[in-house]
Amino acid sequence: MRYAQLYVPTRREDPADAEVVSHKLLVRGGYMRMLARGIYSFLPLGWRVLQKIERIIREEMNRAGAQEVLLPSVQPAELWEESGRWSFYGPELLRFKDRKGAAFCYGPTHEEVITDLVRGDVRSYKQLPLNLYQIQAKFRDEIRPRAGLMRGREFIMKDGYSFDVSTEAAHASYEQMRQAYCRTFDRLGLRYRAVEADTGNIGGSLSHEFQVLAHSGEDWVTSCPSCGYAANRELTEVPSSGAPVSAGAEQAASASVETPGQRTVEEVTAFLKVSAQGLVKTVIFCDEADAPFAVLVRGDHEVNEVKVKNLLGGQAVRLARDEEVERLTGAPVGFAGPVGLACPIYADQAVGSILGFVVGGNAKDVHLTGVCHGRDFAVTRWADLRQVEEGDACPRCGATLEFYRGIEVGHIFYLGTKYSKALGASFLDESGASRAMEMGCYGMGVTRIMAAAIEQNHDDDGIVWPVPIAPFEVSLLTIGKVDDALVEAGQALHDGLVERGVEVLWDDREERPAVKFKDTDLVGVPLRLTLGARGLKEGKVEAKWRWSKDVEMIDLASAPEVIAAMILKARS
RNA sequence: CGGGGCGUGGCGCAGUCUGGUAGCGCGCCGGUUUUGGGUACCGGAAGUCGGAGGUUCGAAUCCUCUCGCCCCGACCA
Repeated sequence: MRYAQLYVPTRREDPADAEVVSHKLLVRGGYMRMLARGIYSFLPLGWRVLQKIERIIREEMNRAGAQEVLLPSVQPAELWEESGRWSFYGPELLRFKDRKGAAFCYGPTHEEVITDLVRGDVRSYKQLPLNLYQIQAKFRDEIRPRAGLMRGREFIMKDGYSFDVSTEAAHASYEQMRQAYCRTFDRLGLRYRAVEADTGNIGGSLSHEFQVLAHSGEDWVTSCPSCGYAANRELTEVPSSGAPVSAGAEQAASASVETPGQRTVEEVTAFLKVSAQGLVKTVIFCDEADAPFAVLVRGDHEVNEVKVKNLLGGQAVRLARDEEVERLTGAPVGFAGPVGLACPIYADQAVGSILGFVVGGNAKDVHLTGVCHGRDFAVTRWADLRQVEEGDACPRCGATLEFYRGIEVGHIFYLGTKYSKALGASFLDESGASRAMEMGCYGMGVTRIMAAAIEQNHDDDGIVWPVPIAPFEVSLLTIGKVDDALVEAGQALHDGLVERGVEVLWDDREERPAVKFKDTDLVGVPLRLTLGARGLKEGKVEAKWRWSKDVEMIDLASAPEVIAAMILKARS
């Protein structure tokens, strides 16, 4: 491909509306342009990268036994009413009406459509298992799209769904997909972790996220260097600290102390001259029915809301509002405590191993010291409810966990029969009994992968693409005075590489060398070939990898073979 | 939706407080020059100052309304 013929409008300056590096570089490098917030056009370079990502995904999905389909983006409301999600999904679902006034939505995900498809044609256990996927633009009217492709409203996603006869078979399908995902991200050339994850809104009970490691990631993941345990931070278990100790007769009775204006853990511990480990935080939440309850964690720990939610059977929980706290405790926020509190009290296990601690007094400017659980108040349930912290041990093997920032590029779920039951997707088993299909669903964000790859692979000069997803593998710069000899040599090298299946972008423009160097660095092509008058005289072409400082001089005569071999090696 | 910021040639910005003939850099077009890290010079094209309404002799600038974009919080591939 000749650069002069390619539509690559690069820019010198960062776009004013971009904050994150992938957004800036995708715009500057001529990969994409914004049409509306969270909605982007992909230019030739961007589309090439996306197609490369898609090809790898397709190959791995097909290899794992999944079959590609294409489902409609526009979906009738009735189907969503059947699953119960028409009212549940909220304003994120883009809804509209056709000319007859019938309600439709633009698909944010396709559980309904795929289940509807399968229920119509699959009747027998002999037709299962079935694993179908598609790659397509989704639309989610996000509250706050941001960071370019990292959270767009329209985005390209690979979504897949499996249908099985039993839980065991569904788990096998799930495992197959988990492995296919690992192979996919390996091939994409990304550093990532597959981590245990919360199942969120989609439901189900088994789930992994695939997190590309990058400093700019929004998620925290933990990973054990010793046994391989890895989880989203919000799901990372804290090792059990044993049964709660109980207060003996020697324990001094609790006492009330004046703590005027001291609300936070820092203020109270400093005021009373106790350590944060000697204080217990009482955090008031409300459940789905707006009924309040208290969560107790040690002063130096943080409550993990996901763990609290899961303790209550997965129902939505929220922090109580100030007036709700005041109504329950009879005191302003900052003085809540478990003693005499008329609501369920859930305590983190770490609270069980301390006695004689400080808590709020449920009265303005009052705290209690020397408080003991069991004696001074009853704990409704003990559980692991706190957030893991750096330095915490692996829940499986006890080694110290590592913490990383991650970008979620894939998420797989075991769904069970949630959708098959709601939509009546059933089959007849060997005994002739009708049973609901066991489902799994598997998402992968194609456009987000492109952004995440850049977040992970860039420098001050631009993008540094992993070879498997680079828009071109080689950029050939012919520099110096444009004359017949140079053009001829450039053409020969270009053609020789193309014949050998190498993707070459030949910068044949009449530009100064510096301009070409800047552009190829910005665009991020992995291997740069520089052919100038000097080299031409000596019969050499210079080769340099984008991520390296070293240059190599290659004989022009053998250059096509040598360079094709270099690229072949770099592809895997 | 709440809080903060911003809309001025294609891009990045100044001008707005204190109303008075629309400016700079980059890019673009023509020419000369230069040719290993965005070269230099000359000449040129290009803007209803986001939109609507108002105040005024006069509005990019003041007032009202409105649309769009970015950042911070509740979401997720």
